[in-house]
Amino acid sequence: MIAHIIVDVPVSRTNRPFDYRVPAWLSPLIQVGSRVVVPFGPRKLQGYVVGISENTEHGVDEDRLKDVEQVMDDTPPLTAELLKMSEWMSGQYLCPWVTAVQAMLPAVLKGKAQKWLTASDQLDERICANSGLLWELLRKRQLPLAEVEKQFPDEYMLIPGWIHSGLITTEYQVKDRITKKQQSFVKCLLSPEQMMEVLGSLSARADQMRRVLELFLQHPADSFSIQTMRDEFGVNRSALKSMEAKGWVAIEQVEVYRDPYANRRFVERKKPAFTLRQQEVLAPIIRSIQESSYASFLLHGVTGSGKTEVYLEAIEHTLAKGREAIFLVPEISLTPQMVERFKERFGADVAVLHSALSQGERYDEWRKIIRKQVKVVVGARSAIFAPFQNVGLIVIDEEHESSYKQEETPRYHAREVALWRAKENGAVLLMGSATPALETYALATRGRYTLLEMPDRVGHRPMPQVHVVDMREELHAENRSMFSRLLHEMIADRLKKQEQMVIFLNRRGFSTFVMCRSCGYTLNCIHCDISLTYHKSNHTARCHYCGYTIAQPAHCPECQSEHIRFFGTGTQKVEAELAKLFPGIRVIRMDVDTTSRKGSHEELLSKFRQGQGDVLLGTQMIAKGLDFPRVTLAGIIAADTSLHLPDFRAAEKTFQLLTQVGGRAGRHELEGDVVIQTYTPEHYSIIHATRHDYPAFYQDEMLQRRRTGYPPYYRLVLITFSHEDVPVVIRGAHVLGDFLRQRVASTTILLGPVASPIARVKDRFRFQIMLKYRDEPNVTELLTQATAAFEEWNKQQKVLMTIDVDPYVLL
DNA sequence: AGCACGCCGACT
DNA sequence: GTCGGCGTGCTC
Repeated sequence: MIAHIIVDVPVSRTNRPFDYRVPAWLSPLIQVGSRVVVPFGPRKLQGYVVGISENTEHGVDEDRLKDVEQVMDDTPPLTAELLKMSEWMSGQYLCPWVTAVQAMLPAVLKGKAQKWLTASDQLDERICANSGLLWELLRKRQLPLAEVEKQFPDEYMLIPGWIHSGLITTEYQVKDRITKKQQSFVKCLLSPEQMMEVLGSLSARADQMRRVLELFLQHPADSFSIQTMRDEFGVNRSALKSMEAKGWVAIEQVEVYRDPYANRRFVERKKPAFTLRQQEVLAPIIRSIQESSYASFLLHGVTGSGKTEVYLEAIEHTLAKGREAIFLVPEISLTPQMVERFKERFGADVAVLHSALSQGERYDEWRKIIRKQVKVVVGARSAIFAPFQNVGLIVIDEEHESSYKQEETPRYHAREVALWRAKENGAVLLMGSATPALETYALATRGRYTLLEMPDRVGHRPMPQVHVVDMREELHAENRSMFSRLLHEMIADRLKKQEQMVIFLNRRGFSTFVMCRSCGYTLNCIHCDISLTYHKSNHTARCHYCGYTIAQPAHCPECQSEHIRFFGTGTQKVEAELAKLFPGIRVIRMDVDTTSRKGSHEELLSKFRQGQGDVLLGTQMIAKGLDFPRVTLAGIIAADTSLHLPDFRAAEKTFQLLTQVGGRAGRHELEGDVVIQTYTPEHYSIIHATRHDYPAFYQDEMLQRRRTGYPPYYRLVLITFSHEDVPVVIRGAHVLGDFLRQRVASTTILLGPVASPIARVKDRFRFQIMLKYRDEPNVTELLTQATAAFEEWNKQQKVLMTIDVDPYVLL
């Protein structure tokens, strides 16, 4: 039996399966998709079985093959579908196959190979007497090399000699980081008759023991955790221990799932009646679910139109059909509110995967999925890899969100992976947004997705009234405050009426850089070509790319002036201004500083919900998904800071942001107002946002994209090169650029090589090539060839190259 | 990627 | 003569 295995060496040279013999004792355990340990050259590595057959397939005689050393799990963590999907991703996103596989598995399964030192039999107390390292080794038998290096740095160079003389040996071990949570459970060993007997003979003082026995008399077959015994029956551990000693009960360790929601009670909520519009959009979705064949929908519904109810109903129909559902949400909106809604509706059938979980908790949720103990997964981007076997529905909420794009290898887009998975499984793909991505809407208008519209809010609640304030006029009217007169007035009004407000600070593209007011000198990173950002908490200036940090200088390093300040409006500054203008105002501020602690995000929101604050003040993180009945005003400070970024999606992102924030106001009985403060009120993204007119924005923006040659008219591939030496990186970029230029279609545009917008990061110079194409059917094939040619040249160099297919970040 | 092997310069 | 620098090549 021969296993074809990809190993954990994510470089193109080793990006292919290697053949291994399967020893007889492992053959019952090994399967396609198994995680294994194999010898690879002089080391030992983790690998994944991608095929099993009777013969070798990769050019080596069978008798020269090495043996698979270990199979790591009793059930393979990769299903056949995931394996196929990872192979597709590797081609689509030009990443090593094993990297795609790793992206699908919880972090604890990514085993790292470690070198260990082992004591041989020759080692004795006499030899070890004057070496701390050998003494330690004699005691423990084995030590990881990395630890030895730290603990005994001065003996480190003696190791090769000891190995040579046979005192110690080295060995590789692959260890994953799996930890399973254990809990003690108590069960009764006595028959009911025996219990009665014991109860009768029990001392009058043995109160706790009596309670335990009475409990077991009522539930003879059950077992109870030690916690339950303590918390609910007032029986402490020592009483149970002595009962164990008498042989009445047994205490055993049972593996339990970490459940972050264990202490919460979820009340089932009644389904609201559907509006006519909801019924209309649901009809074709449900029909497709019933047919169990591939279909895709774009649900374009304004904020407050009741999209979530449509999703939940679709999921319910999928479960009724005996199939499973994946629900994707943007990282930022995986709020407790959202989770609650799912737990209320689907109870224990839901697994939740979000970034706040510890690695262990994440692994436990993942195991519930692979063991078929849940039917629904709610999660951010990577939840698209949930190891279900029979996916019937994939929902992508806020489909336009950029967090669905992974910004490191594999640089996949969850929407694209979802589309593949839906087609593969004959499943329904349902994408929803109030402001769909241009690419998605364009495909929907061309019939690739069925377009479903929900133009009205539930209950015919009006869209909020949107007011645009031209901040230039405010300045002319001598108002230098960050609040316009209108916003000021409305805040005062809401305070009087005791209604709540959301104030949103647009921080996109608004960095807090440090500049000297006297000579214009800005603080820059010495390793990267970008300015340092100011951090108030510890009074430092820090580089976002490499972490280089200096203390905020008191004097300008150039001209010695004292007038060196940080620029940019922070939430703290807005909070201070609010306090000054409206004495006694209660502000709940949400930003990185106030939400860094685990659970603090949730805490702040629930405080606001309970009315302990008048204003919820924050950045991006308060823009989405929040639904508070008493909020009747949304204020947007500096709406257009995100408009002037060197990003072809700047207008789109601004429109989305304004629409989303505007959607926070007046969602319930009370009507809402939105105030947008801007210096460019004439910009089409702002005009259309005030009128809630997505189609008009779409038309205008499509004209721009056509004019400038950007998606959806052109598709992009960004190839970035980096190296310490400018001439080397330029040569590398040209090797690849020339290869492509000779082969691309005449309609394809090749830009570069040019220096990247951020030309240096971590002391490496960066150059890039941008490929813009419309009719290039074999782009991935072409890029694969180009990569091979580049690798051939790169053998002598060490130029790093990354390929980003359909990039979001162009820096 | 890691690691071994191998071929040249500066030391005991 | 050997120790160790890092270029080159391979991993079933």
